[in-house]
Amino acid sequence: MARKLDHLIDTLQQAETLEALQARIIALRDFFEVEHLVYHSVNAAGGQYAALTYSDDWVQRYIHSNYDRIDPVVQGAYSRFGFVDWKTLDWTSKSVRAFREESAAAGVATQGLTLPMRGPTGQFAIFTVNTCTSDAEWSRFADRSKQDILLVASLVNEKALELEGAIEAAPMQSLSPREKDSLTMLALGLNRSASAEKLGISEHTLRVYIESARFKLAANNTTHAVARAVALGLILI
Amino acid sequence: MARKLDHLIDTLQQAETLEALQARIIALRDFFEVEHLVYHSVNAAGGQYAALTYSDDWVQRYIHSNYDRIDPVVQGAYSRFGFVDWKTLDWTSKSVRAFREESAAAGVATQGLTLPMRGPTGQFAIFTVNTCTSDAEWSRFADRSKQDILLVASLVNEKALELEGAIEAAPMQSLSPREKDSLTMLALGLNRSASAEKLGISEHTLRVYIESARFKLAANNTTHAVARAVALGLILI
DNA sequence: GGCACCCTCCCCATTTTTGGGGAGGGTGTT
DNA sequence: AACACCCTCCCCAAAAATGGGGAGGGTGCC
Repeated sequence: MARKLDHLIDTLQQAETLEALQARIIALRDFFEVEHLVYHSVNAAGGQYAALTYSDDWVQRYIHSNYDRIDPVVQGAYSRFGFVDWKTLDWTSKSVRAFREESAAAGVATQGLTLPMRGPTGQFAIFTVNTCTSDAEWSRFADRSKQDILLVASLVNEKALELEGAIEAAPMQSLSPREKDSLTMLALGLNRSASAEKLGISEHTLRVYIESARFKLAANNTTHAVARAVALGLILI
Repeated sequence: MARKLDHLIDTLQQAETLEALQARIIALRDFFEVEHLVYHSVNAAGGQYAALTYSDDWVQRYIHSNYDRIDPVVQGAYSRFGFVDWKTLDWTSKSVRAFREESAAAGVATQGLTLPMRGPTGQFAIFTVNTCTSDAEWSRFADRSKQDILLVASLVNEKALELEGAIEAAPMQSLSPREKDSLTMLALGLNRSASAEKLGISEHTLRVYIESARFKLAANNTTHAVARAVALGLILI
């Protein structure tokens, strides 16, 4: 068993194309003996990549209908640390129930475990294991497999980012300390005069920082700049 | 060997206090047979927690001098995916060389492997293994131990966040769809009139959404509301 | 020593945002 | 059916942000 996984990991690390990665995902699904395996990554620029075993039809409908906006798995994984068991998510609202029914009809099973992963500049990915066993069996499976899933998910993420060239492409517009300070004050809800006072500089000076930060972040206005800085993890609030 | 690690992981998961976590870090350092092990976490509120084996003196000096601003390990880990070998970092600049000399004097070894980990709302943590072996030996160690380090780092991070209460602290106000839409448009850099046009509603109506979102988020102004919504993961940009 | 980048300060007119009010119809839950 | 919440529209005056300009001193890197 452990041998088999090691071998799969080896072949995973040797993948040279995104297509090959897709094939590895299928092999891994078979190894874990589950219904579906999903890797889905969104980078800072909004580009997406997925390697998964759902039907093409469902994927198309999902994208087309912007289901990521209501999918509790995505919402939950996005706002949590570590593994998310689908059981712990809120499936009660009407639109979510409709979504779940539609996904079930498309072959998505009921038991799921999703691991969120994050990179610099807002890169975000999830790795999901999906199956249809009983609660008791699922619980045993989850306990037993979390370590393996963590390992596999990390390797898939690393490989996908490598193949996407995302690792090299980390120019990371860096803001100067004062620019960060200024955006942070604004992000905390202070207006310009209060921010300037708190930083001990004139409001005019503050504006220079905001302007240069706005320029670096290619933002249209202050709110845009703050939103980007927060999303990119450049400032913490 | 594997047995020993499993046992350490068990005791790690049973830790009930941050002090106990510190003790586990020391035990793990001994297990890995390295000089130092460092876990350092910064949460969204700017609060910090560390469990590490560096000398108190060095930690104090590090904090007091804001060395995180020049430490290439922190900077490198912050802007990369996955493991960072200290060899691959840039140690050439003047201030960095001075920093490295000072750290070496404080007992920090030369070989290092650092794993960045990220959570929602900008939470960021690093887990570092530090030792002083030869390049060849270090390379073997790194290859052999990466999987274990990944596992341990994830568990330490999870435990630290649990003990800090960061996981519970997800009160997560819910915004109505239109409120989210409105904030999203603003976060994307559109002004009110453009946002309203894009959403197909009047600017007045848009304002109502922004106001109610602002109220729900306890935000002082629009920028604050957008920053909070992004940081809380309520809107994706 | 020169270059790049950061920090700090200032002005003006125009555009945008904000605060706080009111009002009607729709939908989902209990 | 009642209640809560959501969606939509509108007015006005005051406050804040924006666009784009210029200028000097400091620090670190090649």
